[in-house]
Amino acid sequence: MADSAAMASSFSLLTWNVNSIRVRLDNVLSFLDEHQPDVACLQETRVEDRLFPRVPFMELGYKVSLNGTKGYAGVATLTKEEVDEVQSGFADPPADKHRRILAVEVQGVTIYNLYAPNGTSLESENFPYKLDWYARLRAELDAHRVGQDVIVCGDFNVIPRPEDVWDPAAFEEKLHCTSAERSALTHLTDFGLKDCFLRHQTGPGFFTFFDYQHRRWEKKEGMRIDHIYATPGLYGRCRSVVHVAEAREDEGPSDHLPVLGHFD
DNA sequence: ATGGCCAATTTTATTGGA
Repeated sequence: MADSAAMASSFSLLTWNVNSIRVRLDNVLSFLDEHQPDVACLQETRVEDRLFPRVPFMELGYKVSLNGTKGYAGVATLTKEEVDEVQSGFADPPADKHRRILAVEVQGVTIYNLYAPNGTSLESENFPYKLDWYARLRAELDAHRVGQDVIVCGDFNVIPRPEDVWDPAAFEEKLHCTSAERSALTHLTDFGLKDCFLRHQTGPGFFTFFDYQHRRWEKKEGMRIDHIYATPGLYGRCRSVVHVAEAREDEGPSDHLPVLGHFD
């Protein structure tokens, strides 16, 4: 990505729920140093912007864009190239009550970094908030992003298909798998976004999240909730999406795997 | 008892994650 047309040539993009950037700093830095993604979208940074450890990322050659707050949620987007436009939160009022969205434009591509609401439980007030959050995001794309090259990536907190969780029967109509959540995700992606992972692998057993509890990693009992979606032109250029399992073997890992996409 | 979580803040409990 050396010239102004760089995004027209190959690039790589990472999305990773790091579960605290301060605790995970060494893990993330070593990953970036090894893989050198052109764009890195991090979620659950869990720190206010003024305390974000910018310097070590700048030393690796990244521009740092932030939308974080104290204690929970928060997203950060690191780019090798200069960012032309930054949008924190939804484009239009009212502002989101959490820090879950950061959109940047790099080399003519609009990249949404998302940390979708979990929903907490089907009975929680956070559940309709989650559904509404998805609807607002679709409305925003309709209002502001028609005709653009768009990547929407991050922690979606929705399991798209039954085979994207280790025990489909047990998760039927449970949180992350309800018809309402899947409809919300489908409505969002019906904007014209395709799941880049499914371009390469449609079988069962590929997961991005493994709970710290119940030895889920050791038992390979996970769920696929971290995604890279792209508009058709970019989707057609996607040559691989990999869930980088090695990251879970490092000391003090996140409960999410890094998801690394390469585009020609 | 054949299984045990993790991180941040409100910190020696509580909250939220998924």
